[in-house]
Amino acid sequence: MPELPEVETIRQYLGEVLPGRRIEAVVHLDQRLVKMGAETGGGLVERLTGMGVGAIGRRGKFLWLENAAPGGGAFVIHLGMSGRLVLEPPARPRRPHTHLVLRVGPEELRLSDPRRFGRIGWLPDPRDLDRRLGVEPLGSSFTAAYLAAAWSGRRAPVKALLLDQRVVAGIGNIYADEALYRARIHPRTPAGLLSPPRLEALVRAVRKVLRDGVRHRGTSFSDYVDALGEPGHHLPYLSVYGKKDGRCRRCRRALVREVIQGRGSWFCPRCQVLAVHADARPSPTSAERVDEPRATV
DNA sequence: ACCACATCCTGTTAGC
DNA sequence: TGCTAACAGGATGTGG
Repeated sequence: MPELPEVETIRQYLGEVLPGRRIEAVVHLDQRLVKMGAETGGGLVERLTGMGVGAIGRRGKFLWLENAAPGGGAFVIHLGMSGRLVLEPPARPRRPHTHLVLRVGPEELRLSDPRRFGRIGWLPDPRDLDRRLGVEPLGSSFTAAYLAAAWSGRRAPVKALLLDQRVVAGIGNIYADEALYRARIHPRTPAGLLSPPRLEALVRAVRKVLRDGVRHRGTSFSDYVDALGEPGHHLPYLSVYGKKDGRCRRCRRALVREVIQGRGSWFCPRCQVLAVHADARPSPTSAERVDEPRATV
């Protein structure tokens, strides 16, 4: 599933090669993928045809090609969970479920998405996305204090709120589980009960796993490839996500998977504790509920 | 406001 | 072995 590191990897490559080119033709467009902006009923082809490509932007998991013309708007793409955006020669066979093909210079920019959870559209100003997206987790606004304020009084599991793009934009299921493992926080912990030190650990963990993901050009768990069609290299670095029959690399306990608010959640039931604030601790008798994890092994 | 769950969709996997 | 049913999840919408 393309999350921030995967989308950023795609952005970086497209940003190297696309600016200055022109969209010469919309070779193919499946209107069903147009779910954003005013052109859901039609008109995107006219917007795109002849567009000079400016900067390539990203916000959370959204990616866009800016129109180089002044005040020209932007073509926005979200890859959903099975979307691929690849720049390749026109002669190369198209993958099944290719819903968009743009001729840009000698190549085609192709979007394929079997599950069609992805979405595309035209936005007059990509900053409109700010209205529905929270802070960038790799930006300076993502702090423990910010999370404390955003999650104050919230009883929902921290796992669920990490996925809420209106608070923090770009974290998906894989990196959420990896960050919670790294911060030693049980995914069911009510978000509003996390102590400041735990929030600080979580912020650092989120930054770490996302940075590593970007450094490794993304995690290719199922569908993801970059804009060159190459898989990312981060999969071997995952600690918990998708580790069927896996063991915690810290304490050797068997990892577990539970469904939390409809999402599969992988974690170590020993290292990841219900890390609540000291004054919210239920009782000293429940050994699992301590503010800091016990020493392992 | 908040929380949990249904919805979309199809390739893959689990189970009979 | 071969079929069918359940599962996976990002964002959004609905109902409590």
